Amino acid sequence: MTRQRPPSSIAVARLAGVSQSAVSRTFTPGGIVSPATRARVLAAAEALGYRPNLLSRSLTTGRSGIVAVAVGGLSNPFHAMALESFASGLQRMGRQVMLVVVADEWALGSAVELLSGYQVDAVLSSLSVNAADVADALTRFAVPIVTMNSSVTTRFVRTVAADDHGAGIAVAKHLHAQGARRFGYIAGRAGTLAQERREAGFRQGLAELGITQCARAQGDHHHGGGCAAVRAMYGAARKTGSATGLDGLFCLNDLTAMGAIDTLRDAFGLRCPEDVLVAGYDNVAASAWPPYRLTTVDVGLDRIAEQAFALMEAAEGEPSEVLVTPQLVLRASTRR
Amino acid sequence: MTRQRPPSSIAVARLAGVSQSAVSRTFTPGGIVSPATRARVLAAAEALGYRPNLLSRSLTTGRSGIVAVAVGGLSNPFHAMALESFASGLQRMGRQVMLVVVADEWALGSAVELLSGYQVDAVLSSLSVNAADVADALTRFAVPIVTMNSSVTTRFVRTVAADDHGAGIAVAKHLHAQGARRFGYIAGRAGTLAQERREAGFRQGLAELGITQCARAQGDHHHGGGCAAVRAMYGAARKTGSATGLDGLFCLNDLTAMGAIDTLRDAFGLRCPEDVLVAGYDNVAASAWPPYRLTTVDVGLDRIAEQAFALMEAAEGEPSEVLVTPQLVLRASTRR
DNA sequence: GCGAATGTTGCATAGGGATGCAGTCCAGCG
DNA sequence: CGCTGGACTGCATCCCTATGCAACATTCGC
Repeated sequence: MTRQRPPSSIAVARLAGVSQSAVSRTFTPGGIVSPATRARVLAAAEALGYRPNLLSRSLTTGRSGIVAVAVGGLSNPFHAMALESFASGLQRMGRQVMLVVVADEWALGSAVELLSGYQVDAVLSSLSVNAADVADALTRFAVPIVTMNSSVTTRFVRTVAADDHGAGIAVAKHLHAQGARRFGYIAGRAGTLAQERREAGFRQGLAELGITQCARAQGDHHHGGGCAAVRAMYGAARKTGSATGLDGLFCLNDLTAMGAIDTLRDAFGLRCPEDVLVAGYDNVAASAWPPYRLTTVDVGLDRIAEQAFALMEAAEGEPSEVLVTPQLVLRASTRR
Repeated sequence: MTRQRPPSSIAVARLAGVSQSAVSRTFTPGGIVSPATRARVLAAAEALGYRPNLLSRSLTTGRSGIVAVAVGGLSNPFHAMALESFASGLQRMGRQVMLVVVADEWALGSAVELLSGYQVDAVLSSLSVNAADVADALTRFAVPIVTMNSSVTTRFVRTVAADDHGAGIAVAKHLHAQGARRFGYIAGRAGTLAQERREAGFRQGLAELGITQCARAQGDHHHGGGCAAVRAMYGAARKTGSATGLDGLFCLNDLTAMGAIDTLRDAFGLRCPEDVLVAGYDNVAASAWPPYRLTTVDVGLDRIAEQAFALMEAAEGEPSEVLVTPQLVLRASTRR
């Protein structure tokens, strides 16, 4: 029941009346063959529909040309964008992309275990690695793993991080400059480091402005989480009769911010930016749409991808961490 | 400079004091080994960090376990969702996913050429194949290719199609039932068959209601295209002084519909659904958000994925086309 | 015209693993 | 106790391509 095997270099050689090595050489970049032989081989290959078996090739060369990309759920357009950046960049470099959808950094471990069986040359992950034992486990596979925003790195586990902390500070100052005075942060799942850094930066920025109060609620990285968080934050305030609610909201990401804006309007009659300033993070396509015009932070995925490519090809000695500076994108959601 | 090679089955065999075949059999599902030998092999493998080289394995078995997925740009969340459905399903089946981002069906041809070198077991494509010569070219690679909504199929080019035509009819009748009387369709790029079928269905549905007029403008499959199309449609009407504009709009997809709704409101002061009923297609996550609450069509990606998996494993004799019935999702954008 | 340098070619083998076949060992049975 | 069958095991090959090396042909230089 084994599928019909495609023609091999031997078949081509036989048809062209040359040796198998001649066939191999005509298809190996830099291989030395006379023009006459090359022509005969190519003709025979064409006739048989021959294509070199790349798996076999990588068996001898030791490099598969395959790079694995691990992402954490494509329903979040940010991950989709990250994947697209990685994939199109790698394709341009002539490498193949093996995709793995992964739940968390532990799942990343077992995914890499499997992938290492496919001899992938490197792994790019939009998830971060923050547990030391995970990093250790990953290091054993001896394949370069480039992650985003990891707090732990090793010889093989490298990371390209956006300056989330700095971006958080910038957002705080911007919201304050636009007139916000009572602040809140909508967080993501505990343990997702990038957004924890955003919060820390945000709070530090506020502190530098002499503000120590900052409300907090937890979302889920999606639109619905923003809705629920706003309900929790503002619903409580309403019950206690506190008239003036929060007027400056920073959300761990754009989806959350859009949920927040929608719920502020529909459930509390609060308009953005008139009543509350809202900022997000990621610069997802929808954040520019009219109902939101969301001020947000753009991490520059193409630059990140570039750095990731450099890191995955870096030698073991070189530094395994790169920091990129994200860009504040100002829109109407924070404009008074 | 060739990377340090990982341990081979021979190294494990040496350490365990058994033959290479014993190692192979230990790691081959269904391989016959005594418990004692298996234990010694596993211990040795563990000690060396051995993992079978899956590329080599596929060399002998003739099956790589790799399925290629070709998608056309992940900035459209629909493609991202399709990819996620395919990828997670394949992962569950224990197959690896090789990802290719492709511009159009011709690019699909060269992509498959490359992929066939990697001995992929099948190709799943969210693009459709409508040119006969492309289908022929693809057929030559003798690898099953499952596409979405193709008009041409061959032994190897199969397709799972949603009943776009039927969905178009249903949308027409629904809009009419909700009170719309003057209709318009916002189209996508010419040559993208699925949306052309939606339009045809929509027009047929209108015809069955005795309506032959249907305005038309062209979008670009994204939010901006919906904006531009509405500007074209309503701006022209405004100039000619025609008071009553279109009041029932069907858009090739959700992104377009959301752009349309935004521009109707912001540029023309028309509210949805009070002044214009708008329906989209795809049931993207954002279509459920409060500013839109968009009536749309859900093609049921998980069902499509399932059918695609069946098709990719189908024998040559079996039918190479499957039709799934999409579902109308009613929301406030068409509710009077 | 002859030796040498140059350019090609094929042979043989490696790379990691799967598997048909023949042989080994032991338990169970008569 | 001898024999048969079953359970394993190892040997030898094969899968397909890349490549070092030796053999060969050709042309160049003197």
